[in-house]
Amino acid sequence: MDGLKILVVDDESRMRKLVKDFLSKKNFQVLEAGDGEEAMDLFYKEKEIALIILDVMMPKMDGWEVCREIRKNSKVPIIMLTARGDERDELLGFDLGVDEYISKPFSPKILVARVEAILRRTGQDTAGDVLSAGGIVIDKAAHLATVDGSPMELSFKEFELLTYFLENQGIALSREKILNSVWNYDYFGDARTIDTHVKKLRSKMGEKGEYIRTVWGMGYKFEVDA
Amino acid sequence: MDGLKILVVDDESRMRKLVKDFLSKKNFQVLEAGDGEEAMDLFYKEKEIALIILDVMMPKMDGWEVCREIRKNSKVPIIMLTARGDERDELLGFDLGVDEYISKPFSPKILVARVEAILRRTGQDTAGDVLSAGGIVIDKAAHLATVDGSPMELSFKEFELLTYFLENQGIALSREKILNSVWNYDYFGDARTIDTHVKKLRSKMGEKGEYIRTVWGMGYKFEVDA
DNA sequence: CTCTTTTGTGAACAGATCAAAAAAAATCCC
DNA sequence: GGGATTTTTTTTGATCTGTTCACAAAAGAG
Repeated sequence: MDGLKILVVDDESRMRKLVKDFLSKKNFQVLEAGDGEEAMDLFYKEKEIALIILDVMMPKMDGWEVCREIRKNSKVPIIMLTARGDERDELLGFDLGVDEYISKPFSPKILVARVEAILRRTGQDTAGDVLSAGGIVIDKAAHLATVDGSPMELSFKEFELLTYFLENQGIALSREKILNSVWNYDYFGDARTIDTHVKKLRSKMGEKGEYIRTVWGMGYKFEVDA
Repeated sequence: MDGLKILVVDDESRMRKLVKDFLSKKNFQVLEAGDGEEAMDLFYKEKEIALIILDVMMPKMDGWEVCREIRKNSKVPIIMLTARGDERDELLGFDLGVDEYISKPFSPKILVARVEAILRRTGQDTAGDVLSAGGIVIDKAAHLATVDGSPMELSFKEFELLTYFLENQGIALSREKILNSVWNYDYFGDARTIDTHVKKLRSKMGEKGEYIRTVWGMGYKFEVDA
């Protein structure tokens, strides 16, 4: 994730810290608010908040009010933290436009997973997961590569190798460099292994196999017809 | 949702298609009408229409007239699509018995959420959020999963695993990721335990077990036939 | 043109990975 | 506590992949 901003609103600082720690590890930028009013302030002051995590129980302005306020102006995804098993809350919330519920106590991992799922669903972080060049498309998330729309059946290493080529278009790559990047750096084997993988890749890519060019005495280069 | 019928009335076919696409994904059965008269015809011909989405601006019979006509005989929920910020419309509409307004342009997600909210409110919907794909429907609230309408008898973990797959369609999921999400993150055991659960899931899903695909050297991926 | 070096290709081996089944452990329910 | 169900672990066999090797083909050097 590319440092998307997430606003965490909870009156317990311990809870905020817990959530923040886990989200930070995933490279999210976490903003904190201790009550509803503070949350609204932050929300309007900061731009481009990607998601809000909102505790229901708070002094002054509770979670529902904050949600209602925000929904007047924004469609930002909202996750509500509720007390366990309070289904009335959920019914109320869906009308308000809450995207997801997590009941306390929860596992932080679950929280992170939900956050990522929502961001994916709302299409905020899919960007950057797709590479393409000359009719070849690589979807890293799906671990799928296609040529002119039809999927190629690539093995794990083949997929990684092709991805590496796409990420370094137009650059001549020595075998050593490829080994260090696609294989583990402590790999001992023969550099000629690459040749075999290139061979298989080229054949699976059909005509477009030509895009992987041989750089004599050097290695390989991926390049779409100039 | 169990294929509840929704009638979409709008003179722009592009708009109808947009709405239809999103509602279809949620397993609603969508009927289309291009103008008010057609809408009335369909409404009387078809039985058990659960909800009507009505554009205000239409040739021949506009949305208000359609609404007035329908309210003579039926209390079916009606959602009106209005131009942004036209408050007079809303005042007029409430007298006519409009249940909800959505102003154009709107996010399809919001539309779907409102539709579900209204159906829930009017008790036509068994409630809960529902995931579905390729004939497989998961009702989280009811903790029930069905294939082509007939329920599968899943154990708790199997249900959670299938839910996780549905929530991450098209994404290759490593075993580690699955463990962290479906199992507690402090789970120590063998990642192979997933294999066993996948096996059982696949067998209980019958033909559609194929949707859970093996991504060699990686993990699994849920995908409806491309 | 000939020789040397580098790359392409097909086959074969070894090890990794997965599916299926069965056994063991944990959990639930009465 | 005992039996049934669910979950996890283990085992076994089958399949796929990565790697290597040997040789053929191609490229460059002199």
